[in-house]
Amino acid sequence: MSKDALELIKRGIDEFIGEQELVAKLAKKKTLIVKAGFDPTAPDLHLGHTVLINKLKHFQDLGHKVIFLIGDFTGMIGDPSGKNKTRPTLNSADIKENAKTYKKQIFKILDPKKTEVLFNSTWCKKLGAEGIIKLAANYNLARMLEREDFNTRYKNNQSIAIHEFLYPLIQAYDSIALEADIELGGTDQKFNLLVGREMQRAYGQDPQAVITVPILEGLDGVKKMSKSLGNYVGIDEPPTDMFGKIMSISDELMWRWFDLLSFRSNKEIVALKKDQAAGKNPRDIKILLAKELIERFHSEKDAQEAEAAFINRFQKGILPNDIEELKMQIDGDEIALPNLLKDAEMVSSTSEAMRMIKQGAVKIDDIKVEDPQISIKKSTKAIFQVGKRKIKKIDIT
RNA sequence: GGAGGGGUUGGGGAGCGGUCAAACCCAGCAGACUGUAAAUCUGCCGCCUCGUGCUUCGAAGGUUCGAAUCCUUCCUCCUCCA
Repeated sequence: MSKDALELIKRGIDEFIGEQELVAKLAKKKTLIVKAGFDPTAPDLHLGHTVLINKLKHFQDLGHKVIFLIGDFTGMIGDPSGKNKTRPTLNSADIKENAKTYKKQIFKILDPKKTEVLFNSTWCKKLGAEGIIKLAANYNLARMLEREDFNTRYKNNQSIAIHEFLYPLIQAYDSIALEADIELGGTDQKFNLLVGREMQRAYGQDPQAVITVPILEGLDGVKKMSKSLGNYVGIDEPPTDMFGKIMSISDELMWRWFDLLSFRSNKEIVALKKDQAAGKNPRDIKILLAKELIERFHSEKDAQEAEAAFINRFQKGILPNDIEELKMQIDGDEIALPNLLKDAEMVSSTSEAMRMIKQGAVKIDDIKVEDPQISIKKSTKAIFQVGKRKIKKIDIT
């Protein structure tokens, strides 16, 4: 691996364990097996996932073999972290479906020809009870309790189910089965990745190198990006939604996202920071980030259109021209506005609609509604707005 | 197996017979200000037919003029002892 290559690999990562061994190995072996595991239950990839996937891409570009591993075996067993909600057990049809969705999404970044998508049930099913016991014999409780979350739970007398100890071991077994040379994961995965190293040693293999990548903060700038927290930008989202979401992040978070998500060189990013310090509106720098990401997941044209729509909508205050149109049939001659808004799914209840109107958030054809009791007559066709974001053209018949 | 402590509106957490749709904090939403940024300020934050309306405080019964608050049973979570 050349110096440049090594620098690319190390950019934006959190930790690189076993770097020396890996460099030495490269002298003998040209193609590395690079592995990263994914949960079979969450096929909706968001920008947070792409930090890791981008890193896989780097390896791929350097000619190494990337294995995108779907943890369907563990997925079939159920929830590892005991977070009270039992995850639905996935059947093989679901898993196949999820895998398809994964592929569709990851191939926006990775090269399909150089990527192998595998399922760990392939080898884990063959393991059997005997294999699992044999596997478990190679690790011990004291080491297991070094993991922070196990440790605190143990100290606090909180329950730890035995099978939770099995997950790191099975993940390690994946590395053994694949003879992985390197495994990538988020910083929260560090322990599991390290177990992989030790277990490979126990099975007579060279231990894998481990690279951890930082966890990306979500739209709120504090919590990690996740679907369940709703603070994510999905890579499959429409360009305008992406644009809007990215523009809404704080200036501080913008730089974090530049570091972790942008493909711009460090030099360019430093230059942008200087621009801001020199008085350039951070909004315009944020636009660059939004466009870059939309180009990556959609196209250059989409990025430009999204930008134009954004500027028209929010800088010039022009209503967008692609407003969702809705035809609604009503029974009588008129319908109360709160009911209309609820039926049009612009608010979740008539109570909420009442509140919105009272707070001056509702507009009809750009005119603020003052009276919460008004009714809308049949055969009205108008543009209804609730707040800044929800706009629908409704045709009442 | 025994002893004890909990389950309250998205999360945390008050309330322990009426003044409770239920304090307070967080999250969220809307408005103002802006760069649809952050920060800040204001308001909202169960449902509807918007009224001295209706349904909520793990579930079901009961006591009472009146129950989130008391009693009974059940479900469930946790702690300690074995």
